[in-house]
Amino acid sequence: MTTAHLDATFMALADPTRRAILARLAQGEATVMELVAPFKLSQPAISKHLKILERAGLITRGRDKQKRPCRIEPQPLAEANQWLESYRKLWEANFARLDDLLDELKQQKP
Amino acid sequence: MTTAHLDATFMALADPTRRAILARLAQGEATVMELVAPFKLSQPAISKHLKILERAGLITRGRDKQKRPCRIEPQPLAEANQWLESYRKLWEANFARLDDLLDELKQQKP
DNA sequence: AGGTTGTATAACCGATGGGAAATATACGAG
DNA sequence: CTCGTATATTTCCCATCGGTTATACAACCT
Repeated sequence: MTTAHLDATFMALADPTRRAILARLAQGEATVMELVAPFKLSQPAISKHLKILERAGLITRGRDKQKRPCRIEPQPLAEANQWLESYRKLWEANFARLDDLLDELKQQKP
Repeated sequence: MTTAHLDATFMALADPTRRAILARLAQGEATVMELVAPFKLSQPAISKHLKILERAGLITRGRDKQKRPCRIEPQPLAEANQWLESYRKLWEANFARLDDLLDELKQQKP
């Protein structure tokens, strides 16, 4: 995964409206108007969010008559998840080492 | 984890410089100047990034004489990870169901 | 063809991000 | 006290975000 790709993915996730859209899409495809409904936002506002999600590859859009149904694309999420996971493990390993060190120090001077 | 907290965390992760800083800090504490060194950026630029990371709770800073060593705080990362993970699982479950459906359809009409 | 619904685009606005440069502050060394 | 180092803060710039309203485009239905 390129750095730019991670940029776009995390940036797309950094907005509550977009995370809510993703949560909604987790239950299945939805049209733009169906996504507009639950929010107090205008349709263009939602379309903008969808474009950002699309740019990050988090969703793709089909064509059904004049509707453009959105669906989730799980791969970029998996990649972001992988990045987070690997660093989390690394950090936790570091903290474990730190804990070990502290334990050692405590034992040396009780 | 509050929505605002997730906002700040993902926003902080959406910049390659900040991710690089986190990667550097994964190897242990570092001062501001040590973090400035590997980049072509000015010191104030790095200080800004550190402030954003601090705001998201991803790092904390100590005090050692006139230095302000930065260290990683793993908890918010774990929380972001948890959010991603849960949605990823949900989406993958959805895709699995879709796959099952497709398999079923294939078997019906071979 | 004309009207309606679904979606996208444009133009605009205020807030914020990411950067540079300059300056201020805080601390330690001599 | 002064100098140098480490860091923070201020000021300024430009680009982008997130929202609005108004408008255009596209596809369906009479």
